[in-house]
Amino acid sequence: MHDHLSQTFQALADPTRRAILAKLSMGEANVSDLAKPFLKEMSLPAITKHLKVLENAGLVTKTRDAQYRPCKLNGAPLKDATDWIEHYRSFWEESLDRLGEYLKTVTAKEKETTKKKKTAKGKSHGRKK
Amino acid sequence: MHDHLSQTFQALADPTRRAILAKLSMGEANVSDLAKPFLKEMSLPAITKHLKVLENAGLVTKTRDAQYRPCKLNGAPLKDATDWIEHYRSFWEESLDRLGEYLKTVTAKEKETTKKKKTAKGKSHGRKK
DNA sequence: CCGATATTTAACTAAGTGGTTAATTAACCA
DNA sequence: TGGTTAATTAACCACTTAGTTAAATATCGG
Repeated sequence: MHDHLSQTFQALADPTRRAILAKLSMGEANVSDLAKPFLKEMSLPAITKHLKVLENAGLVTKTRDAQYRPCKLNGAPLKDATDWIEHYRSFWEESLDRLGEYLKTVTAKEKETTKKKKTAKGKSHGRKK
Repeated sequence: MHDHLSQTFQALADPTRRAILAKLSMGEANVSDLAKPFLKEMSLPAITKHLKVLENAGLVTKTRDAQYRPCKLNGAPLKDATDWIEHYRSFWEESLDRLGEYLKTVTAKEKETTKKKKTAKGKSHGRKK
């Protein structure tokens, strides 16, 4: 929890916070501007807290302009996050790696069964929640 | 927290879980193999729980082999995660602070309307700096 | 100064997380 | 069969998170 990467992923693990970042990617915005799309679902202090999480993760920088707090997105921490994930790219690209042969066999079988009949359901991996 | 992307980021927001994925990237391993590096720091049930989080996020698949539970890494959810982050790449490339203002004007050419929004808001009360 | 706007802080709650120890299930092997 | 190994489940605990409402702080504008 203390390490930088965990903090970044933790900050991203919430749809409201990701939506705030999305909004900030279109330009600077102050708190109430950012809050507006969410005020039907949650209160302003809730947004303040989300912003604090993003700020602590270094993803957002808040400045001062009169009563306003213009926020801007800082993408730097995202670089470390994406660098970490990138290390695993071969595991979603089906390329041959140490597990390549095994994985390829499994996925090939799965594709074959899906292909068999158009009526097959498809996306489920048989995992339960 | 129900959405897939949040679940993925949440699963990645822990150094133990990321270490488990790192180990799994080197090949299949059963639970006690995965637990071994951590048994000085935490108990086996703790690892079981971490694995459950990874499993629920779809990042790990557990199979059965006698008493053993061989686990394998499934990278598919990482694709969505990295796709989301990739959308923000421009925010960490060229992110030198001193050039920030200049770059902002460069990016502003395609978001002119967004930039006006903030000014318009302030103008409604004749706000000045 | 007063009143409005913007934002934060405080205090509280419900639920989630990450860990524990002890007990349980399940499969192997001699 | 009984003992050992592998892993999970149960019950519990401390801490964090995500939200609330209400009050406080700060700045502007007349």
